[in-house]
Amino acid sequence: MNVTLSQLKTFERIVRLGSFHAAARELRLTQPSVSQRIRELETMLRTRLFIRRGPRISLTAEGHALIEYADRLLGTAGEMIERFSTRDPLKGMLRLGLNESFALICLPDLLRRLEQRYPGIKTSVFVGDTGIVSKKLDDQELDIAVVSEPAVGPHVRLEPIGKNKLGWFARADFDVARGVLSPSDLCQFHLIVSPPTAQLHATVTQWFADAGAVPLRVSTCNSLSVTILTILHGTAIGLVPVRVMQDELERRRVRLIPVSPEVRAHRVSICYQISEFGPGLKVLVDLTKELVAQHKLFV
DNA sequence: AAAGATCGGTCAAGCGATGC
DNA sequence: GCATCGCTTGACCGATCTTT
Repeated sequence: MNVTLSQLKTFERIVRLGSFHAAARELRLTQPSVSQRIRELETMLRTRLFIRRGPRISLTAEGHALIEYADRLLGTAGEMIERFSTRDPLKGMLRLGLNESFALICLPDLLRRLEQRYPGIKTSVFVGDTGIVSKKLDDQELDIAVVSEPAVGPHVRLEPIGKNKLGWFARADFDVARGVLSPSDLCQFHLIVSPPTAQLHATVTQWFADAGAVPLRVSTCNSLSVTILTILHGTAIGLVPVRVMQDELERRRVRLIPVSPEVRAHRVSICYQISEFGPGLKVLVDLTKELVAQHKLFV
């Protein structure tokens, strides 16, 4: 036997209303049924939940402890029911998948605005590259995602929101007298790029291949923040989204290396499960677009 | 008198065995 | 693999008992 939600609901009603009879009336049961549910709960938990003094009852210490668990579990159950009855992810745990550019620039603002509009909303944020976020979308492990050029099934809708411009960056003391660099020129330096699961990796590999160039030393890093740190330390030259480096450029801590040909920009889309699209998700899609425009994240 | 506990009965869901 | 049958178990009820 397991503890059931109906037992916890009964327990919670007795605590709130103060008697077995009142709980029975509200739950549309008979008093013996209520007594039986509590007896089963006490048997399973191997404890007494109420002190019975004739017609008066009071909670034991264990009963006080259980009411907190009961409230949490019943709250979660209620949330789950609302989430699935309304098909609205904003009524439960919202599962967000984001590329790092969006996460670094817009996420705090997005969470703040969601909190204002939906107080108490819970979010699970996954930050990752195209390959990983695409798979999670495909496996229905995410409700909505902002991702570059995803490969997803027909159950996921894509709404293009702009292009993520990419640039090669080096520490500020990099010798600018070199002028515009070709892929072959860049091959001489230690380079740092995203790992193979990322769209950026495929793009940079193609960029070198088109020029018939083979880089001598390429490191990969799945974290954009750490890649930026590596560039700031002068350890390597990195290919990262230009918008993400804007602050460092303005503070003259990094230098954008002019290259020819330019690295192809990535098309970024908002993606979501079609089955879950409704008013709630539409608000989120609009809000995401608004933030992207406001922060001039993509061109 | 009021409220919780116990008893014995009914009903429906679950589960294993069996047949197709 | 699926449908059917019969047994078991759990959920519930009304009547009644016990306690304060």
